[in-house]
Amino acid sequence: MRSGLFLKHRSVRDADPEDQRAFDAAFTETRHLAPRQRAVARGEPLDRALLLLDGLVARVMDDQKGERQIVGLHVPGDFVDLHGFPLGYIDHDVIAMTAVTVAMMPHAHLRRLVATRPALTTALWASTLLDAATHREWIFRIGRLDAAGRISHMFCELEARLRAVGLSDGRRFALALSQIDIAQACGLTPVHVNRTLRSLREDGLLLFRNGEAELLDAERLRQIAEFNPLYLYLDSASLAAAGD
Amino acid sequence: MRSGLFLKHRSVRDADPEDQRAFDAAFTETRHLAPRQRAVARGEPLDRALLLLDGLVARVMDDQKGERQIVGLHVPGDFVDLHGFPLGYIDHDVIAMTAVTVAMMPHAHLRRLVATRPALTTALWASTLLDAATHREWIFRIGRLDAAGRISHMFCELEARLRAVGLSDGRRFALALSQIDIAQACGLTPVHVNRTLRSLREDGLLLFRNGEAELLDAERLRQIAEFNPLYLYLDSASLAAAGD
DNA sequence: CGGACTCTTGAAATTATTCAATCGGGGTGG
DNA sequence: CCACCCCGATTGAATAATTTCAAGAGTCCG
Repeated sequence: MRSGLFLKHRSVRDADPEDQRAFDAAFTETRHLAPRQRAVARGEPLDRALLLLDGLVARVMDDQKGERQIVGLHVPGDFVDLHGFPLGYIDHDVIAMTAVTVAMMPHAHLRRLVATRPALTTALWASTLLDAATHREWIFRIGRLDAAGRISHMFCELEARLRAVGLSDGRRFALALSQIDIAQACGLTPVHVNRTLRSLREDGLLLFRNGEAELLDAERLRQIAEFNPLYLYLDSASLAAAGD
Repeated sequence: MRSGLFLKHRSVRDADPEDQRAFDAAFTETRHLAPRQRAVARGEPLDRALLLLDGLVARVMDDQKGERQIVGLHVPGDFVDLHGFPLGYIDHDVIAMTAVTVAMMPHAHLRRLVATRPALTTALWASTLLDAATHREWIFRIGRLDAAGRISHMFCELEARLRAVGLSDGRRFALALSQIDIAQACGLTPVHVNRTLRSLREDGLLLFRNGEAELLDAERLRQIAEFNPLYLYLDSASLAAAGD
């Protein structure tokens, strides 16, 4: 079980080995999803939570004209619908952006953990609050940054989060998203994303092509993005590496 | 103690009277803050959570040029920094927008509740996830709506939330915010907020003046805001009233 | 090979920002 | 008590950022 990715390199990780065992034991089956397949539907009553083991997943909200806003992105080690445990359902759709593997934890098991393992409960709770912190940062990103800043910020964040789970070397990483996806996440049009990516590339800041990203000048990129990884609640070692 | 406002008219409220008593007993003192006073500083280690009893509070993030993005607004009955309990600190500032009264719950008491009261723990957890759901809706608001839509959405949301705690009659409500505050919440400039408010007023949709808001045509307002209160997790009675 | 989808670029239109100036109310010091 | 000052609200004009519309090129897949 790759559940060891959960809260990996996050400062709020639960260190108790007993809790770790109880956590691992609470998963039942593993499931695979195809790219663009919906994992969770908005409003649907939920009885299990999904931990992402492999692939990329997005939280999405569609407007009346069918235009989509991506309101969250998830990397391996993230629960994608744990919010549905205390709330009963979630208010948005969750879809696989790539081929995806998830592990299932029934709400019944979660209830048992909450009733018996306070430290683990707090860690699970904290993991959902990392989502909230990331949402806040996205509000800042979209509300206060221009196109170059938003896109830079998105890549800085994904690099840091992927690195925390061993999926980036600090410079290059696989990222199977289209420019359309980036537009939907950054509140921009695909056309403008395209132009802005070209400009970032020509300025020697960022390369994004064929599902692979490379931070050519991470320092300047973080500057444009006003990126400060405090909101990721990384452990001290990772925080230093994130260049804060 | 007005802690009865907590999760009032929300579907995730904890109904157990024992839990209610334990909840009320976990508060210590009550404190008052002046308008614009900072309640919680970003990164500061926290040892208590604050429940807002009276007034308006904002979660804010400032960019490098000192421009401010409001990433959350809170009404009475909301915890304003409960995220700091599982996380240890919060990643943003919390400031009073008006004169404010808060009740303090020490983290030590919260730890005891988490260790002994699973249903209450889940309700506290859920309350922080309502914040996350609201954050997501704000991402959608700023990412996909134009100025009129953003502002309309903000007023629809505040009306619904204030009504849930008895501070709106469904049409008029006190809202001690400036146009500058609205701009900082909606990712717009104050000038453009002013023009857009004028246009909404001239179209007979929304009146906002002297700290008082009135939804002149709630139906059309919800339409241009694409407002759907599902994300507020209101109880069924309130949801019907919110016009969904 | 055809079709669907993404990427790319140009040009025009629109939305929002910036700069600048005025107005008005509330509070303060003389 | 009143002139003055500060801040928010308001409006106009110019500018900048982003979107929209349109079209062509590249790529993958059946």
